[in-house]
Amino acid sequence: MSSPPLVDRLRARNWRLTAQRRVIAEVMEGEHVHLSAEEVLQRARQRLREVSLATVYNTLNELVAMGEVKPVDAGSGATRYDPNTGASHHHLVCLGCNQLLDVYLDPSATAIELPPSERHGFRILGEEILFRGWCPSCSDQV
Amino acid sequence: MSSPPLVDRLRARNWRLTAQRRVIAEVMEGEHVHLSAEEVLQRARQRLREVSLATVYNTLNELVAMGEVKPVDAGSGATRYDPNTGASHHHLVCLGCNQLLDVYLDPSATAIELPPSERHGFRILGEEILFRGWCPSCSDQV
DNA sequence: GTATATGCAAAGCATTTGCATTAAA
DNA sequence: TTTAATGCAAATGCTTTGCATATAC
Repeated sequence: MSSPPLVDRLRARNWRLTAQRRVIAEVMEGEHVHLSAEEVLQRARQRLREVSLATVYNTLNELVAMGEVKPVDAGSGATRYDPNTGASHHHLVCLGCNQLLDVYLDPSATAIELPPSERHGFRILGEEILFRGWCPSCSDQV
Repeated sequence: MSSPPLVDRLRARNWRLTAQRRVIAEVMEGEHVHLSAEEVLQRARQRLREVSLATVYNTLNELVAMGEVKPVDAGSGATRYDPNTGASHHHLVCLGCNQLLDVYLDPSATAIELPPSERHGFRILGEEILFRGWCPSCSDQV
């Protein structure tokens, strides 16, 4: 059910494990993590002072290439990185404060397959659903 | 069924109609238009030499604010702008060449409502579905 | 005539890159 | 020892902004 920690999976891939990569991977551990590169940097620095933003980007890009992390682009601003690649889920974003939450749809209801007539000859690899709305506290302020 | 041309709808809103805004609106007329700001500029300039990129951005942002155009962020690079706000549809993007196509799902199958238990107290305004895959010609090249 | 749009050039962010230095294996 | 990662600073790409000028109404 639950997979081994990210750091262990990375070690198993023979990924060259530097101190920087280790702390970044530790920051990216978890189920509801949706951090921007800048936020990853801040948290990584709490564990290890010598981490640079360039290394955060390099590392996140590699994790994305490996399929260990998924970039989430909800418009407005910076890409956020989601380490939850196992369980199929989607996202809910607040139009006010931009916060990003995971949402889980009933897989039976989520038969969101593109009918062949709408595939335009593409080899479909996946789909992303983004719900937009106002979170409770932003709703109040409007 | 089909709404009046964009330019007419804008006039009806008492939108100050400059030459630049008119040509930009003309470029944004249509059902399967997914242009970036830069592309809008190029096409607008074919009709009117004195249009600047700043004006294109200003105008597109206003059209978005009015709800006449929807920004589509498919990752990698520039936002594209979609004037098809009437018919509910979704998007298919090629991982290779980045081309963006409209796809129409059967509305009955598209009962993609977020169950209350997954709404986190949000007032949901809408949802976007993005399918990713390889288009025929990019498939061949891999 | 007055409020508002335009265009330019500069500024702002997010992200990438080149290259000398450093560290993992 | 060799190969690859780091960090800095500069460069890039997209988008926004300030302000003087021009224009729709």
